[in-house]
Amino acid sequence: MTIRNDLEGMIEAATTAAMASGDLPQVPLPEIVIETPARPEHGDYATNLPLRLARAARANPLDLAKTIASRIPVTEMLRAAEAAPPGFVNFRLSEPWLARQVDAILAAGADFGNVPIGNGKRVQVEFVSANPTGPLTAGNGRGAAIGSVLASVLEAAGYHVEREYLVNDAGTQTEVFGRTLVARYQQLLGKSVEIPADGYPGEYMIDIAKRIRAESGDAYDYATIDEPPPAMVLRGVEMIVEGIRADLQRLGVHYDVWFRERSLYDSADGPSVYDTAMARMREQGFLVEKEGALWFASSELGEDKDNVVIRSTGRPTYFASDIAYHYEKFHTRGFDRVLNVWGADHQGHVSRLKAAVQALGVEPARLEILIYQLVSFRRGEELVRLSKRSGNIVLIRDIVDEVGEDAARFFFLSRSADSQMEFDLELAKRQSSENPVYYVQYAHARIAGIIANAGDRGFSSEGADVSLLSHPMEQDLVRKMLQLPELVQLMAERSEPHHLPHYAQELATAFHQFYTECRVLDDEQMPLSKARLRLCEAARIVLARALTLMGMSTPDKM
RNA sequence: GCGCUUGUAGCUCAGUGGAUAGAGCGCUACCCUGCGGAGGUAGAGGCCGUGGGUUCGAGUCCCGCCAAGCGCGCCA
Repeated sequence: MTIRNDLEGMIEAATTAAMASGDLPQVPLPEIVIETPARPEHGDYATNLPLRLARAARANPLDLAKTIASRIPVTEMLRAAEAAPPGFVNFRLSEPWLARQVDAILAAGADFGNVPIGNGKRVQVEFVSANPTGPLTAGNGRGAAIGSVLASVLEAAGYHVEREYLVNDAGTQTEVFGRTLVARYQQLLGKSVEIPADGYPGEYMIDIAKRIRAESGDAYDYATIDEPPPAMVLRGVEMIVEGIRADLQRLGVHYDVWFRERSLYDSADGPSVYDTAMARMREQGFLVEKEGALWFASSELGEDKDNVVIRSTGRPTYFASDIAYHYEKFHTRGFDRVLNVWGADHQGHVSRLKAAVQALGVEPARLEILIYQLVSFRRGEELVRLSKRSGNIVLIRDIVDEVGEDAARFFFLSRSADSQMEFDLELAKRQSSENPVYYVQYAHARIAGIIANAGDRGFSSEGADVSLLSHPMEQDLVRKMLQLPELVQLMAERSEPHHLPHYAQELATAFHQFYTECRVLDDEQMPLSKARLRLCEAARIVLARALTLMGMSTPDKM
């Protein structure tokens, strides 16, 4: 239960009671919005409910505010509720209560920040899912950071989360990959075979060919570009996937499931998922034949056009795979909620997939597709092109090498998914020692240092009386710490992980300010030292939680 | 041409329809005879792209325009 939720309940109770007693006109209750005022004199929280009620109630908003405020009880938590012009009710938290929350945070420990809004519902977060035709580019890093943190946030919000990577090992790109692989392989054998015009020119393909040659001897010497041996192609894909997995691991990203697109077509144990999904679409009358191809009649569901699912060649499109894949997610595995994190280049695919899911009998709201805008990279003035086909690509491992995994994650995370971001590699490298990530981690190291120092000097928080924590800096630090659960809720509800880095910075600032103003270890003031030491312990827990949610390390020394 | 997203300080970006628009970097001036100075304090710097509209109230919502990124039936 967050403070906001408590206040919301109190406001609603006060308002409805006032209406019942005739102190307020009986009008429909608008949504109760609780904001955090920008100015301290406006309290810790505020609601604009009186302003929202004024029109319907045909009353002066300030009068409404006074009526509501007078019915808000003072509690252990709440020191005062005050009406303020033009029609706010401002809430002030009780200082003793704030101080006591230090013990509450310590009791919660690593669970502090959790909110029980997910009710154990099963949500799948699918992210990155880049084609296994080459190493991950720097641009994939944004999806990796957003997806993995969103997954952590949803877990903290009480969902049962599964992280998934879709390995596209069945489509056209895989075929092109296979032909390129055979070409490189034959080149190793001294044959003058050109890689296909639409193939993958990167040097890594030569390495893959070499490794296959090394582990398979001459088994594939017969291979031709026209008919790449399936086992060889699969092995090549496997090697690429291993590389992708390693790159993601270096970024601190882990998955529960690596799902093979190919498995959708597996009919060894009865009808394939693909066949089942297509049959379902057909039964519902959403598949129509025209121009020699099979189309999903998405225009019947409000889309501006139909989409091909089976080409005139008889091969299914990627869209068909995706339909089958989402049938599998919802019907076979039964996720309550599915969250796909996609780059903006897939934007055009969003609404037709939602339509397809609807055609499969799934409420479209259960599928959320989070689009993040693409990242452009430059080195100083020079723009860097990002394409697996271009020679001049930046890989995610290059980024990690240059700025470190923590800084890379923090940087990718701190922009909202909607905003295009520009990543200047030179700048990132040059400023790395002054990157906000170090500011935040330094705060954690500083706390750890104090706590270690306390142990060495015989200080202990044992038997601390946290009610001594009445200094404004102490109180502000606690206030900031208490925002984490609310932030987790907000991020889970809106799928906006980018608030976390900003929060972490604010929390670090609150600690640094406290540290500057308040000496923790003081032989002359033992009781206060104990209380402040305990405050440090709580601050460490909250800062560590914020860092951990972001997938960053929590250094004790730097 | 159509669709999605974006335009806020010199730069990179936050900002739940509310009260005097914020942070980091950069710039200027300060603060260590005390626990980690990778820190703290203060300051300069804004017609929130632009023109209308809705509203008691708009950086935030709606419409037009300008600009940028991405996409636009059998690539993924």
